[in-house]
Amino acid sequence: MDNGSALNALKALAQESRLAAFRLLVQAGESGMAVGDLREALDIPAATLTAHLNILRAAGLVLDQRQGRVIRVRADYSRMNALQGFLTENCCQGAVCETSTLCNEC
Amino acid sequence: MDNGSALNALKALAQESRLAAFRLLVQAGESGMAVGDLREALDIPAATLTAHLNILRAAGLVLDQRQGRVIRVRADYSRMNALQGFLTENCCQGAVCETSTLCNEC
DNA sequence: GACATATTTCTATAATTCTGGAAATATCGA
DNA sequence: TCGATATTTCCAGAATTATAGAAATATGTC
Repeated sequence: MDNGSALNALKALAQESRLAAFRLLVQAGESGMAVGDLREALDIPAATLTAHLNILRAAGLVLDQRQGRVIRVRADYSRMNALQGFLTENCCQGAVCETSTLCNEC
Repeated sequence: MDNGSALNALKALAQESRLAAFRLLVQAGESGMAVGDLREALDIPAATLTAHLNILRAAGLVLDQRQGRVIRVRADYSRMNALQGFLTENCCQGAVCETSTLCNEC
């Protein structure tokens, strides 16, 4: 994942309604949720939700699937994982990391 | 990690200079970097960097340590990992996850 | 104390992002 | 084709965030 993509993903998640939406989709799993159900769960106007979904879509965090009149959206985990990888890239100068305060990943 | 903390951490990382700063600190490891060196690496005015560092500090992503006139900052990995945990919490309705498109974590 | 260096706070402007009504588009069923 | 439902686009005002100069604070050295 490149810097621009990571920044877009973080910007997408860094907003209350979008974070809530993404977490609901993470929890919903593979089948995702209908946009309408998501709207109801979040209790925000449709136009507002669409604007937020467009940002999550552009960031590649959310994928669409139309089923007739209904559009289902689902979280793309591979993108989330790539983001995590980007953030911890080359951590601790390649050293074996300390336990408590720093890096638990490398 | 609670919702508010996660949101703050994401907001803190969702800005170009702050993301770059955080990544440099991740790579610097335990010893962190002097604010002045960070300023030089990022090539932004001191006041601007301080404003950004204050946001990273408030989010708990960056820790301070004064050494005489110099202030060293370092990344707090435990916070990063807590954020990751928050984002993937209860994923996929507890189901065993599919490989490709969805959750690789649960 | 006086001076130099490191970093911060204060403050105001500029830039970006959020919000949601109204109108448009897409799909379905009769 | 028409009417109903689902979702989106358009747009503009409101709210938030970023930026950086100037002044202030903290520490070290002479």
